[in-house]
Amino acid sequence: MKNLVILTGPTAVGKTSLSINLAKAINGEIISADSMQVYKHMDIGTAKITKEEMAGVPHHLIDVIEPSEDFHVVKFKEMVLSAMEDIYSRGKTPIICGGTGFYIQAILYDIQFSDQEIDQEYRDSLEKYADENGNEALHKKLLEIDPESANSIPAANRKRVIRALEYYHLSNELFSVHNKRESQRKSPYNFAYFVLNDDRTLLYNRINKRVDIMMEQGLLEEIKKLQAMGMKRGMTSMDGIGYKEMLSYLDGEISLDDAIELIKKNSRNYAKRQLTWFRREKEVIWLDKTILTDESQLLEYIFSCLKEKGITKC
RNA sequence: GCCCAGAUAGCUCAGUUGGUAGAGCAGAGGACUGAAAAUCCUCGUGUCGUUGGUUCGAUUCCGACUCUGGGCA
Repeated sequence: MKNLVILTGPTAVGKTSLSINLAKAINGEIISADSMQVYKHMDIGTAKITKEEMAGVPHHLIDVIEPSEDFHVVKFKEMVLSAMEDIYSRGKTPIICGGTGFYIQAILYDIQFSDQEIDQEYRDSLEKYADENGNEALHKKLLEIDPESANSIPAANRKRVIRALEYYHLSNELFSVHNKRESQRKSPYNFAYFVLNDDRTLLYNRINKRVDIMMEQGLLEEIKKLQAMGMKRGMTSMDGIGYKEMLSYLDGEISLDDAIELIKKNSRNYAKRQLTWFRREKEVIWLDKTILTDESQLLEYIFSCLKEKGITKC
């Protein structure tokens, strides 16, 4: 089995600097698992690592597509698998670092997604149907086809109701059957899954402060530039925290101060959702910054865990 | 110094014709398998400013005090 190291945690917890020191120590290369840092021209709002901060450690999956392009787990998985092959061929260890738990899971358990492309036309038709007849009516359609999925997805969650219907439409297999099968997969890797965490209040303070720093660094200018390039609300990339709120300000819907407060709040809420995700993941090793207070302690503990898993320094 | 208005959940406030209270926001917990920084679900006990009085019973009525706004000097 091939070795795989994962380093994640909520936004602004301090993953980046730890990942660099870890990569240097174990001769690793970093693969970003971040649904927003894949986009070019979105640097400030995504708190993207700079060339200098990389300190010579190779990074993958950062700045790989244009903000106008669509991106999703399947593309992510393809790109990561080829990056990993490349890293292994050079005798190095991949370190997956980033906050998108869903993406990490797709790699770690090698989740199989169907071969079909997205059927945008079908999605649009379901969207229209729900607009005209209500979420309940759409949910009823799913209930008739796949009651198990319907019972686990609330009618209000239109996005996931549509996906469940689309999955059946494209593959002729029930979404619930697919999900059940994929959730039982065992990881093909010899892995160590670290989640960095900190005291909630300290984390929230850091998030708030980081948003202020983003403003000083010119977040607004970055968004104006993107707007001039033709980016607008509704695009997956422009749905990112920091971007959607600023676009709302530029459209005159809210004041600048309100936009900044909203970015802070949405970031805090996001961090909480990330933690919920990681808590549910099995075989996670928590790195508690309230106990392991400095980076050398964190690294020492990480090394001892890696040794136990047979992932040794090169 | 005097007059007026407030003082209730972390914040902004509502309310109780006297039987110890509830909204929004913030916050907390959860779900998630091709939009995931997305999308969705659930959750409200707090010396009702302090202290006397009236009362079977006061956060609610009356008095004093403290604090905060505003006004007059």
